[in-house]
Amino acid sequence: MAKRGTAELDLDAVFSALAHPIRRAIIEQLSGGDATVGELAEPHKVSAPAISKHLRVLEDAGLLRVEPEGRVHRCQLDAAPLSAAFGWLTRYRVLWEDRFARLAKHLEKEP
Amino acid sequence: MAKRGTAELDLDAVFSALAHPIRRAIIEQLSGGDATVGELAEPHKVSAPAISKHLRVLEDAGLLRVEPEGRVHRCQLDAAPLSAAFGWLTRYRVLWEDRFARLAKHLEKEP
DNA sequence: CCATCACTTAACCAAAGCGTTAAATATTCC
DNA sequence: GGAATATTTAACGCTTTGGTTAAGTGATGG
Repeated sequence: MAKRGTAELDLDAVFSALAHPIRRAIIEQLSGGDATVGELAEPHKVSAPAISKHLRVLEDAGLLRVEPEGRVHRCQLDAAPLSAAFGWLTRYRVLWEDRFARLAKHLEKEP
Repeated sequence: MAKRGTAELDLDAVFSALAHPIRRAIIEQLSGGDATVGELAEPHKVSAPAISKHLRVLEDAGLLRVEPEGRVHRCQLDAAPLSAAFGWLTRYRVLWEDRFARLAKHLEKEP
């Protein structure tokens, strides 16, 4: 069985990885297929080391795998950790979607 | 229409609000109904000001509304901003769920 | 009135986040 | 070998985050 606490840490890492627009853009780009670090850097007007750090954050969150291929590093998205974030949000989906949620909230106040 | 860029900022704020376990726990607790600041603080072993700051982060992300009621402050979850995060993740859902995604990735490499 | 309760604000600190430039590393090409 | 390319690491600076304690504010109750 999964060790207790691991999921928590995953969520911390995944949600904070998603909290930066450049990293979301990188995920977006990689969802269209693998890319090199240079290709991932090109759309953004920050330095190469900055991109390198963003990639490291994504890697640490388990969202990215990097494999050197000659002098290029090929990056592959691993979307699996996103499912943890998605799963967490799903628990509360009813709160913004379901009209019954609003009814429940209403009833709370008038028991 | 919505101003360009607003959604981006929302996502930044929402995802980083979700990146801390105490804030996720607060959302979880509030999903069961409104609570006072004290009630929200009780399960956690940090100081009151620390909780106050977490609440501010949630408020800034639009996830929380606070209304003074006598000497207590009643907190109400507003889950709506979560839908933005959910929506973003949904775009990539196929990447971890659908077996066709793996097929597509495979085909990419052998055109 | 005054003490207590519920919170927030202020001031501070250590650590992390995000960017930079300069230097190091590794690979390819001539 | 040596220049050029692709990328990372190192070192720095600035801002934000997440926590603390101490002080401030405002409502409640004796």
